[in-house]
Amino acid sequence: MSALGYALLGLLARESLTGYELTSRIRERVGPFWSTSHSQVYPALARLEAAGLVTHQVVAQSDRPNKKVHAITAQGLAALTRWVTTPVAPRSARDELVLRAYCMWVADPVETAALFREHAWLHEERLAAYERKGAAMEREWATDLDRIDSPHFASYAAVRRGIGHEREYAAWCRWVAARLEAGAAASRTASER
Amino acid sequence: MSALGYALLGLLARESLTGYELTSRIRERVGPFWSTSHSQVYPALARLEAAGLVTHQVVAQSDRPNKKVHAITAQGLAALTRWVTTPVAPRSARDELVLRAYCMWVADPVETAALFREHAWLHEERLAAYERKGAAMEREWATDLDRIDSPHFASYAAVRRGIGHEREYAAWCRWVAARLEAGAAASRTASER
DNA sequence: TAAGTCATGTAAAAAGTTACATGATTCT
DNA sequence: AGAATCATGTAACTTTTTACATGACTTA
Repeated sequence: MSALGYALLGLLARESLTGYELTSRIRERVGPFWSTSHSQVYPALARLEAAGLVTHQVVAQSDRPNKKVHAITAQGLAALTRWVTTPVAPRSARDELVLRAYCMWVADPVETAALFREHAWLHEERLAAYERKGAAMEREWATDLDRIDSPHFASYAAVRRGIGHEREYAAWCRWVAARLEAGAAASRTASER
Repeated sequence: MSALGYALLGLLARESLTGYELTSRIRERVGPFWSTSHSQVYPALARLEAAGLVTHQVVAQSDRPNKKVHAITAQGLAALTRWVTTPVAPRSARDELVLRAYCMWVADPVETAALFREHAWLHEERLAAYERKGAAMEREWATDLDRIDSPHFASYAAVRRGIGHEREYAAWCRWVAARLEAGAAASRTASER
């Protein structure tokens, strides 16, 4: 069973959903830590169903196409529970921007600084979104956030990770950009003299 | 051209290397931000060579198997330079631990806390290693670290990212573990009463 | 003597992305 | 009239991982 399978089970443990909804939930809820496309979700759901971890019910709709609502089974919940405490294979993230940073000495500093400023801005935006989400959770789910068996606590933990990650990432982008800008300014002054 | 191709060009822009060395360099230098295996490196090198971005020379060795030392070409350096300032497609990281956090409400809190303590420790170790590396760079390459056209500056930037990432990640793991431990203790007290 | 390093490859399987395919409703 | 949302799938392609394959030298 792939990680995607467990991601789907994790979402279905909270509520029954269609393939379409699962695809958008992954983008919205765990977006920066997992991603997928619907073309991967539909076959994965079929595999989960074949393994008896998920069932589905067709819900007829008059105005929209019929939908298949998927629900987790007792077996599926048991598999998910086992998986959570299973050792995590430490696969490294693939971050193309860090890769570019490692190679930036060959490129134009002004253009490179612009790239990093752009990403600083992007991650500041994401940080603000996470902070709003976190604040809303603290307001709405105050009592639940201490209950470790509540999905609200788990959601809040993921958001906290998002906040920390985006804050650190944006700061790093700003640091790189500032260094490049200072260096570019220094070499301009030197050539003018 | 894939990101892996540029990662290899980025390493070859600094020094000529064999496929074996490239594989280990990726692990050592950009480990947590990119990873690959030798089985991906050798075909990738062949493709780079077919595209004229890399050349190689066979170096005979008496005590060890002969090696193919790969060097970047002028064309390869030009391609790398263009790539650095190219917009980065914002692919999301795939972090199984965050996924587990999102699902932890279904699992045993004591076991889950142990998992997060283990990862806190792992990232603290990595943080310490990055901090040592960063300090060594500041000592040895002091003057170069301001030169934006120096590979030392680029290496230092990657290490700074590593430090920030590991520090934040370890703190998050500790936060999750502490919450789970507090929650588990509270529910134990409640059941004893 | 067993494990680790140096050294280069191929093959198969799994995971992920992008494109193809269809079709109704709703909003701008 | 065009774009977005809801809704489900398949096909082709790329990327990544894991396993197969070999072999000498060095260190514990």
